[in-house]
Amino acid sequence: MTPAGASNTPSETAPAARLAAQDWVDAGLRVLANGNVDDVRVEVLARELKVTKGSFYWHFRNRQELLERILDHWTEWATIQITGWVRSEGATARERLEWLLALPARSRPDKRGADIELAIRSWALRDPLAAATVKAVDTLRAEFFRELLTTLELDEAELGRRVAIAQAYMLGDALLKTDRARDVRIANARACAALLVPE
Amino acid sequence: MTPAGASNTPSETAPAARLAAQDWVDAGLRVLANGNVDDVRVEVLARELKVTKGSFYWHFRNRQELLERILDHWTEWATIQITGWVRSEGATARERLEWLLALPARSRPDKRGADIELAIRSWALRDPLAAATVKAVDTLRAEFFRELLTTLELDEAELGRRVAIAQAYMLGDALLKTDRARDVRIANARACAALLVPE
DNA sequence: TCCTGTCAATACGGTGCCGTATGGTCGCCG
DNA sequence: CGGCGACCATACGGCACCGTATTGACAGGA
Repeated sequence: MTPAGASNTPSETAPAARLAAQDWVDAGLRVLANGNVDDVRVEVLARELKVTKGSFYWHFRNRQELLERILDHWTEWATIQITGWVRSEGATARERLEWLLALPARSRPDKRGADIELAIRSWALRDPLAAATVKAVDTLRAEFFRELLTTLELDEAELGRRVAIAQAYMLGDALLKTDRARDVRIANARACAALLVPE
Repeated sequence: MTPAGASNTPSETAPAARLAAQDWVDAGLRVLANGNVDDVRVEVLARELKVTKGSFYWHFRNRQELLERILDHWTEWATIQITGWVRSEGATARERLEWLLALPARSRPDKRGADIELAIRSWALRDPLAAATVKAVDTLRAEFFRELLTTLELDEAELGRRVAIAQAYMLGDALLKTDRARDVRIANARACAALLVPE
């Protein structure tokens, strides 16, 4: 995934003798996770990476190019990996749905997946490219839910409704800010899966 | 709701001879709805309101004070109004839940309720005050869902789960970017309500 | 060893915004 | 009609950032 010659992994905030473009993307995602797209500024990232922006403008044409790379990277993370992952599990539809709906609750807090997702969705309010990215991701995820639920024998309309409910639940649970404990949220996901695929 | 002496309503982007503090709050919410909190800058709002920032700094101590007023205003909008509203309806729990879950789908597109909600949640990634506001709103909404579902005879754990599912569904549906038609989304809400309060 | 390509530091002009200071205009009330 | 208070305009200093230009450091191959 990293570009050419990435035998080293500079590991976060280390001095990191030499940087690759991916290091700037990662730093951008870190900043994005506790703020918004306006916080990912090249001089800020440069300070965080302990270099100056002279480095940045060697790796990227301008700030916009970094932002586009960030969107690309997130698209990959938000779709391909997850779908391939769960699809490979050999389990019932109910079990796979439970697992999927509980993903936000299970994810390590330091991964910041929900925060990045939130920041990018907010970004999409302004930027057409971000909006297209979010829309593509949502559409792909819906197709995946549909594939997962299609093993049940449901008419088309009912299938569409359950897909929508599952997807909305997953997104809403990821973004909610109540302080439900981790295992409570996992139990909620199980309950939601039970409602959606009964018996 | 508007402060003293609000006999006139300058109505959006009109020249608006004289402004009240609330006009700045409204302008801030408009800008917030197609961007993020970093877009609500006093000189930008001043241009939009066709005045200079000399006006702003008469109504507010600084930008931070405006932001706090925006959060207050949104809190009121996002909780008190809705709860009082639906609570006054005389209908079954199922009907009231249907109505509530369909609110995001029904809302006028020009109201931008979902966009503002998204922008504020993103804002909460950085600002502790915004985070506290969102958390308070989510907690209040959860209590309201609980009150609504408490007419059913469920044990405490199951009640909590259905509250969480309803709330997550509602938030997720509001924020999703698939292009489901309006009436499809309403039907989805009905289906979700049917799953949550059966019979 | 020198040379070339890769990556980074430094310095600069330009822009947009914050907050302050100070003055201007208008309505209203005595 | 004079003055006071509410509301707004203008002008300024300061800061943070973008993007460019130029130079510097350092490695590996010829």
